[in-house]
Amino acid sequence: MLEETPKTLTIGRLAKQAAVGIDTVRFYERRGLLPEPSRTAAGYRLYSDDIIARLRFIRRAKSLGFSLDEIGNLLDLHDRGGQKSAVKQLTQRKLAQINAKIADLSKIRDVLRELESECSGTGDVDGCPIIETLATEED
Amino acid sequence: MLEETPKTLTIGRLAKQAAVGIDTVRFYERRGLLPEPSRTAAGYRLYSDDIIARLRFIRRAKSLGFSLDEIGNLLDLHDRGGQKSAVKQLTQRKLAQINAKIADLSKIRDVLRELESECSGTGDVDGCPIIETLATEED
DNA sequence: ATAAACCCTTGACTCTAGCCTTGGGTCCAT
DNA sequence: ATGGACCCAAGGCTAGAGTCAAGGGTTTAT
Repeated sequence: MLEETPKTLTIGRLAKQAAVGIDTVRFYERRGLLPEPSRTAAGYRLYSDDIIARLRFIRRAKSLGFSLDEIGNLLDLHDRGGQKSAVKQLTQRKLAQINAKIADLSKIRDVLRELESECSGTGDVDGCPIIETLATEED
Repeated sequence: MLEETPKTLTIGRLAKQAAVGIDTVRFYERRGLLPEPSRTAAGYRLYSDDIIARLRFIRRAKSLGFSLDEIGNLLDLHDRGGQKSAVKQLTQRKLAQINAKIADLSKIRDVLRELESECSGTGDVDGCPIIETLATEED
């Protein structure tokens, strides 16, 4: 019962805080990624501060290659987390997905590091195969 | 002078090996992500095996949240790597980007792990804040 | 008390990254 | 020598994720 966040943000302020567009906020609301906010008498949306973090999360998760649908799943885990055992399964699938992404990014990182330290001095390289890092065929 | 890859793949075989569509291959060629292949007398594209890895790289990098333009940059690093100092700068920017992604994914992973082990037994959670993992405002 | 700055909805538009269709030509197996 | 299975180019279509515009109400600073 620590539900006491003051609804004080208009959509414009919210959007600015989260570094997204106003239309994007309304779009996410339609997509179900944001809860329907309360409204003023005139119909203006009013948000509490914690929605800023939610929006930022969406923005960052998108940059990690998650679709809005996938992000919706993650948010559900957050919102209704741990209530069902189906959730546990989803959690595990998401975990596997995330671990795979981390592994792939780590490989790219290693090669870029090598490229940075070794390859940029001499001018002529031939052994910094970025591509080969991700050449395995597993889907 | 170890340039000796036999050009033997038609576009269909290539696409199948790399798990992408035929149209996608032609599309990537137009976008400059794939070199213009040699052709048979009849005009059929002919690829050497190493293009498979290049295509797979593109596919995986995409799933990590890179746009085709960004992937083009990475491929340039690979292809013309280390020739200019501008390349080094690009490498460093990409590295920072990749490290940030890894850090973000690691945070999500940690929370999901907690969610998996702790939160799904009791039924009622309240302390597995996935969102807060990425709540910092740095762009 | 009025203009600037903000908000509303609806619906059309854009961009990215492809996919599909049409109308052909080619290769190979029988 | 003919019917699939494959390839070509050109152009249109689609899904996902927004973005913009029109036409109108509201809030606020001057």
